[in-house]
Order: sequence, then structure tokens, then C-alpha cells
Amino acid sequence: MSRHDQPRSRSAVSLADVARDAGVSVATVSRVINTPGLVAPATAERVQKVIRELGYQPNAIARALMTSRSDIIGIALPDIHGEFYSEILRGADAEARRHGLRLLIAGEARAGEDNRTQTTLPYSLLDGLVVLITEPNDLLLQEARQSGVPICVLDAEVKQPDIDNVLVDNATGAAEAAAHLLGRLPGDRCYFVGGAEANFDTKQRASAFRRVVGESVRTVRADQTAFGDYSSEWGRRWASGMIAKGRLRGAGVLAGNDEIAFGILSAARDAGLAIPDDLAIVGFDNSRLASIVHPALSSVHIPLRELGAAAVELLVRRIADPGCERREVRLASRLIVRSS
Amino acid sequence: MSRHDQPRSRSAVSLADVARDAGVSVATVSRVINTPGLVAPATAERVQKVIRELGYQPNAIARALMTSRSDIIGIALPDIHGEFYSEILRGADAEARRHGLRLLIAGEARAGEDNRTQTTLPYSLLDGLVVLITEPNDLLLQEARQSGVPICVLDAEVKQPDIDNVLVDNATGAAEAAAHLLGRLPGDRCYFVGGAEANFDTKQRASAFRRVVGESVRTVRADQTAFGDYSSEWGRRWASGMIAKGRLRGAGVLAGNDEIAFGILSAARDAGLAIPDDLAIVGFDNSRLASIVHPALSSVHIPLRELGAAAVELLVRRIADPGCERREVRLASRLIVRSS
DNA sequence: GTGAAAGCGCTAACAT
DNA sequence: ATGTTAGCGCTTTCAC
Repeated sequence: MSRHDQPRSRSAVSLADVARDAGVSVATVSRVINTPGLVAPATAERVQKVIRELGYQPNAIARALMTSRSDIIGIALPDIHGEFYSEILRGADAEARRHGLRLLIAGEARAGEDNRTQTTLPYSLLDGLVVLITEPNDLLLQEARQSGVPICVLDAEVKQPDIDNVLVDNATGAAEAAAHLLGRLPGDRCYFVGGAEANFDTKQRASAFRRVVGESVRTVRADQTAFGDYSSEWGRRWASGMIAKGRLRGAGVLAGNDEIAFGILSAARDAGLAIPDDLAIVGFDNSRLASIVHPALSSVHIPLRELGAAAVELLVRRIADPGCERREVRLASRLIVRSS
Repeated sequence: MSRHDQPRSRSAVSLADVARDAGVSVATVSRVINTPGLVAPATAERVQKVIRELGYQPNAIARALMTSRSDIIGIALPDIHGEFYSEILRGADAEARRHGLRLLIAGEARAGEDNRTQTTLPYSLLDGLVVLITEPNDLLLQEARQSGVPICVLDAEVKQPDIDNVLVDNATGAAEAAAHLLGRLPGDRCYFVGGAEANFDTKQRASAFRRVVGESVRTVRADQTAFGDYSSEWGRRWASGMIAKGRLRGAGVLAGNDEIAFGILSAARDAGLAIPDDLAIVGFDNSRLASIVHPALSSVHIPLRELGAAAVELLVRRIADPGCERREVRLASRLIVRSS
């Protein structure tokens, strides 16, 4: 091999090569591959043999250009960090494979930033797009919409008639969790420690928390809900502040996710608080480690894989029929009680 | 919008549409987009205006067919489960974006299984491929090779002259960890609890463990190394067995990854063993939770993001020059001592 | 049942 | 500086 080979495409075997060697036309070779029923068994056999001999592989790009189907769907995520995103991705990937589709990913999906030259995604080569939107991001959605690809939005509630939607029913799980805390503690000792205030899930969880706790106390104080980000550092910081004010002992906390909960648990342990006697805590996401840490963390299960799979499923339907009626899927969350 | 619109491609704006409206040829429009320097400013301005008005977006597939460059690279992973894979993916995605490339993922990448009709990946549309191989998988590698795409193999050691290779230096970190355990315990009380025995990383970690421990005892007993899988359940099961035989107290364990370590820690806690006095333990991967759990888990850091990024980097180089010399990158691991 | 031929939307010589 | 034209590799009428 020389240092500068021909570009791959020049050297690759094409339909024409197979046709020539098999003594048929390219059309026949194409039929052997795509509609075997239409070709005489003997011919098909001969063509197949040549295909094997030459190691022919159809060029997916040329095929896509003809059929205007690439069998690729995009998935745009704000980040690929942590179990939340990777499990959604995993569910989407599995479902895509079931339908013979491939997944093109775009992490840190942001549109219209700086003077970017390229768009967030190569829309024109996608058959469809799943967009995970966890915080207001009109630019990305707008960019995606005007590209014309079928879209399914995950997490953000979008009412556009041509966009399907997969949502988490955060309210139910959060309400269960709040009720669980209220079973051990007075409402004025309950706290919600969320992720970013703009985050849709955090918003919904906080709101369910306020509603349920509000039924047992006159008013839910402002300091009973706090917002930061989905990190253990934030959980630890919040807990430290509470400990400094002598207010963590005897409290019940609903954390915005398990990471925050782990941070709080860690700070509580350092302060010598016993779980769950001195501090009751419930997380969100039911991550793998929730059941491994000690004490095992009670957590609200979110069906992440199913979320990803449902988004792909809706998309597949819309790709088949772009004008179809908007559909919305909302998946339930539920409290898993452990020992925290 | 009617229920059955034209397929997207029919309705999409093409170069020809722009050319017509701008009163120029398609070549000029193409130049405005790809080589702006070659076109008169006034013309360029006029064309740009029409592009905006019509909302023209170049068709990535047609472009790829012409240039035989899709700007897409594939990444094949055995699974997308857990921090190990998702962090590698994250690193690869970030690096790909730096180079203007997109990532197409194939989870559960296995080749030649059953009578699958389609290959693991749409090789013909990829500019290159990163394959993460953690256990012997000749079929996948063979399939990928004969597709002709530039390849970079991650984790498995591959000496083919046309395939780049990114490796983890497991030996250093594992040796450090073993030495760390030997600092507290006699060599005959040290154990290695790995993932699958066929797993390359587990293999190398076990071997470094045997070598280092072997320097302090006559022979390393067979029961001092055990193999299962990368799960906390396996760690817990192993620990339970040891506890039943009364052999866990006073032992030192090097776990194949942090999950296994967490499982062992959990069983040890249930058995009333104090960490690190009754049981010293070191994990692998330095996962986010290693520093959050209590006691904080000592762990060998593996530069996962850098691994993914390095693979993409090598691939980019080989795409630019397919005949270039094979390159191998080996990234270091190092022990992070915490309190376990 | 098979072949000829017309493109899919674009880039890149080659002309002018 | 711009236009004309020949494909990239494939699918798909339309003839035969």
C-alpha cells in the first residue's frame, strides 16, 4: 500500500462492477439486493456469487440520495454526562436498532451560539430527530423545526401539531415522595433541593412538592425549596449551610436527583447525623447506586430507557407518515422506598 | 398541511432553485458556499440573500456522494451501560465535534451474529470507525477491516499495520494499588476480584496484581484472584462467600472496577466489618461516586474521556492520510488514595 | 425477467 | 469571475 491511496470510493466495488462480472445490468443487481422476488432464481444465484467474490457492499450514501432515506436518526442531548443521559441514550439506541435505524448523536446540543458556522446537526441527512430539552431552548427547537425533519421532543412540553412529545410524569413520583416524608416529619421540616431552577423536571418536582407539603402546613416557606444543579457538590453545599444553621437534624429532604442526595448524605454523615432518624431523604432517578450505598437511598424511579425508546418509537411513526396526528406519551414515575 | 406531504427531499430547496432565483449557475452557488474567495463580492452577496430567503440548506447526502466524505465517524461499543462507556463516548463526541465530525453510535456491537441481515454498522457511509473492544471479538474487527474504512481500536491490542490503537496502561495503576494494599497487609491476604476473565482490562489488572503480590509471597494462590463481571452484584456475591468462610476480615481487595468494589463494601458493612481496618479495598475507574460514598473509595483513575478523544484524534489523522504509519497511544492510570 | 436510461443534489474539472 | 458539463453510485420507471 502506498502512502496515498485513492480515496476509498474510487477503489470500492460498485454495482457496475458486479453487473459486468455477472453479465447482467445494474438494474438486475439492484433488484437482487432490494427486491429478490423480481429476479429469476438462476440469475439471482449468479449475481449473489459475484457479490460475494468481489466483496461488494452497497454504498449507503448513494442509496440514501436515491431513496431520500438514510436510516439515520439524530439525537440531541444537552450533555452525555451521567446516568440520566446515558440511560436515555441506551434506550433510544436499542429501539432504533429494532427498527433498523442508526443513531447519530449530538452532545452539548446548542443552537445559534456564537458565530458557529455549522448547525447543531446535519439535518439534511437525518430521517428524524429526537431532541432532549431539559431547559428552555427555543433556538435549538426552532433550528430543528425549520429543517423540516420529523421531530420528537423529550422532556420539554411542546404543543406544536407536527411535533411528538415524550414526557415524564414527575408530579406523581414527587407527590409520593413528599407524602412519604410527611409520614415521618411535620411539613415545615421538609425541604426540596433541586437542580437548576429552569430545569423542567426540577420545576415539576418542586411544584408537586409544594402542593403536597402545602396541604399540611399553612404556607410553604421560600427556604423550603432550593435550586442549584444536578451535582453532589451542590447537595453537599446545601446541607453544609443547613447544618451551620442547625437546621438539618430532624429534617426531611426531597432531592432533585440522586447525585444531590448523595452529596447531602455525605455532609450529613460528616456532621454525625443518623439516617433516617436524624434526616430522612429521598432522591430522584433511582440510579444504580441508590440501592448500593448505605443506607440505601429511597428514590423516585424514572423510566429512562423507556423514555428514550418511546421517543424513537414516536419518531418512527412520524417518519412513516409525516403528516400524522401529534402524539404525546407521558411515562409514570414511582417512589422506591429503601432505608433513607 | 395535508396528511401526506411530499417526501422531504422533493419539497426541499436545492442548489438549482437558489441559482435560478439569483440569476447565476449552480456552480456559482456552490462556490459561494464552499470557496467564497472565488466569487465576486457583489454576486456572493446576492446569492447569500437568496439562500436566506429560500431557507436553503445544502443536502449533506448529495455532498457526501460527490466528495466521498460524510463527516461522520462511527463508534462501536459493546454496550452503553455505565460510566465507563458513557465517559469514553463523551470524550469521543467532544473531540469529534472539535474536528467538525459527527458520531454515529452502535451499542451492543457484535458482528456475524445469528443470521443478521445488516452489518453492525453502515460502513460505506462512515469516514472512519472507532471500535471499543473489551473482549476477544475477531468477527467484529474482521467485518470492520474488510469494509475498508479507517479504523482505530480502543482497549484491545491490535498490531495490524493499518489500524491505530489506543490502550490503557492498566499495569501501572494496578501495581500501585497492589503495593498500596501490601503496605497494610501481608500478600497472602490480598485478593483481586475482577470482571469477566476474558476482559482485556481485567486480564491486565489481574496480571499486574499477581506480579506485585508475587514479589512478597512465595506463590499467589488461585483463590486470590476471582472473576465474574463488572457488577456490584458480583462483588457482593464474592464478598458473601468470603465472609461465610470467615476470610474477609483482615483482607485487602483490589476490585476490577468501582461497581464491584461497592458491592463488596456493601456486603462487608452488612457483616459488620470496619473499613479500612477490617478490610482494605481499592477499585478501578475512579467513578464519580467513589469520592462520595462513605468511606470514600480509593480507586485507580482511568482517563476515560481522554481515551475516547485520543481514538478520534488518531482516526482523524488516518482519514486525512489512510496510508499513514500505525500509531499506538497508551494512557496512564494512577491510584487515587482515599479512605478505603 | 431483464435492460436502458433518467435522475437524486451536489462538486469539480474544464471552458470561456 | 462565472458557466457548462460530467459524473458520484444508486433506484426506478418504462420498454421490451
